[in-house]
Amino acid sequence: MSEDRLSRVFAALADPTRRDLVARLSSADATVGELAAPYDVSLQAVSKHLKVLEDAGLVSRESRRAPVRLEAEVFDLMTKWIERYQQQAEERYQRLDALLAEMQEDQPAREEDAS
Amino acid sequence: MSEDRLSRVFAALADPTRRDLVARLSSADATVGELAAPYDVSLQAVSKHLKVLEDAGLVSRESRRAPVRLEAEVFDLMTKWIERYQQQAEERYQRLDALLAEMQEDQPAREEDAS
DNA sequence: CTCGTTATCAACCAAATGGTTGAGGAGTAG
DNA sequence: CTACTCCTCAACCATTTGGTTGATAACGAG
Repeated sequence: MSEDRLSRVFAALADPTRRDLVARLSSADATVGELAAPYDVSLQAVSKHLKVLEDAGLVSRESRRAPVRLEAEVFDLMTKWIERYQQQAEERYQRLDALLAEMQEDQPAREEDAS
Repeated sequence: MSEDRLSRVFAALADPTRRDLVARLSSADATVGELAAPYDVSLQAVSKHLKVLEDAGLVSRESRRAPVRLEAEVFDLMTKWIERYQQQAEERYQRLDALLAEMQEDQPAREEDAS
């Protein structure tokens, strides 16, 4: 139950219904009832989904019946995490490419091993 | 089992051990055994984690005992998803700010309603 | 105050998840 | 061929997850 923030964020977004809720909330705030309407699951199920999103800090509300609002700041958290490893991985590929290029210059054409 | 790509990616990254594997793979490829060494869970457990990452397209291998490699392209998929809603949400906030500013200009000071 | 409406809580259930141990498959070395 | 090492598969188990229904809390309108 006491997992770290990123885990909760990623776990929250792993569910298609919850991603759809986020998508809809990005264009307009909405109440729980409004949010639940399009889906063919119970209101309670959607309420649970919203609790998951709320625990992850992806949405918030001022009071129970107030419209749910998307918290855009969380996206920064994810973006930062992603960018760190993406960048690192890309740099590695570039170094690898450079290394391969260098090796090919040393041995311009090789077939089996030459004496 | 046949969920969409993004769901698998987010679900894969929801686990701290798997995020750590991704972090380590971003600096160097490694075999299953090497990857498993630092954790106090069984090799089989790590093998399962790698399968989850593989199914999500986050890592790949040429053969069973070959080193595991991070697939950097997946990050683009996530980044695109995030950016779409982040952008949309931020635009909404800007419009809201503008609207509030406009309203304050119309009624510079208001207390109850004036006749 | 009472009545509807809106949302949450509680208990329950099936399926998925993350872990275990034990057995087996596939290379590599001798 | 045999043996060892590396990894996966299979079966099992506890916990979590996403759904259900029923009861209940909180609020606005009459």
